[in-house]
Amino acid sequence: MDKNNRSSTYVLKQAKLSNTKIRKSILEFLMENHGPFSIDEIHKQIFDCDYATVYRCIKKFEECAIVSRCDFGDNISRYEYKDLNHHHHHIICRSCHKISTVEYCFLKEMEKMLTDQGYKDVSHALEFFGICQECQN
Amino acid sequence: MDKNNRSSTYVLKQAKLSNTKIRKSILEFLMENHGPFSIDEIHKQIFDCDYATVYRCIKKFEECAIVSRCDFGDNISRYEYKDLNHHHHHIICRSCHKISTVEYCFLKEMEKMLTDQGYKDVSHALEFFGICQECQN
DNA sequence: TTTTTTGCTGCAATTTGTTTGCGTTTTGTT
DNA sequence: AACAAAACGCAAACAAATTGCAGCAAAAAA
Repeated sequence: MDKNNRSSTYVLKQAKLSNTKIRKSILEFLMENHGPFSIDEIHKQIFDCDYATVYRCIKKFEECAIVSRCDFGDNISRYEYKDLNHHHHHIICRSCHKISTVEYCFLKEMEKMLTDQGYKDVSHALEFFGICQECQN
Repeated sequence: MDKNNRSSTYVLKQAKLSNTKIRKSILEFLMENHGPFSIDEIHKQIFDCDYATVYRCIKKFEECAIVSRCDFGDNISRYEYKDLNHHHHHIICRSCHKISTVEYCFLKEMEKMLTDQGYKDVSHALEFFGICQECQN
């Protein structure tokens, strides 16, 4: 367990999920790499693991709020580790599909308005789309 | 053409799309009804029209920025008419999946930051998730 | 209007992303 | 170590989305 209590094993235990080899691998991959990844990309990284297992693991992770799902409009679900200390969004180039992170976020205020209206456990998903500088040439 | 130049025919012409019976029907349905609709829901509304055609029309509409795509996390794409005079977002109940609109939006400022960084044609997609009051009982 | 061209549509088949059932293996617990 | 509960691999099933093609309707040209 690392000095920040942020090892994959710790996170799994915290979420009351059993600590299997594959879950550990998937979670480690997601924790060590930033971008959101498709099921396909995750599957490529994990040695000797079935697609169904990737789907099942990611679904569990999502239920436990360990990872969050991103939709970039291409009918491919992507997932990333939900680092609570590092809330951010994405900006995706409509041309090359490069993904960068958007660090700032004004949405906490909006969420507050919604809880004031009576909603509970409010969260949000936000993606930006644009044409990046390289693609403009 | 209505007094606001917002008839389906006008919008199609504006977008340089040919004005077929089906496209007109789909667009009219989307313009007259608020919520985002799945391909299935749209298909049900259009008389004597193939699924493939709905997909193709909606894809065209999306390319021309007439409609925008929403992702509510259930792997079903939903689409709604992009009324430029009525920019808004959604709040979806995680329990009953009821969709309400969120009228306010602070994101124009964020988009501006991104264009200042060099991105072009920036847009965004934002959904909120929460448990609505009815579901809390 | 008539002709020509362009592009939309229906149908059926296909591709692709995701889920499920089931027998076997692994994990956590006593 | 023994056992129950849960996870895994495999293959089949499912559902959303896409594609090829022949026929047809809409737009442009004559």
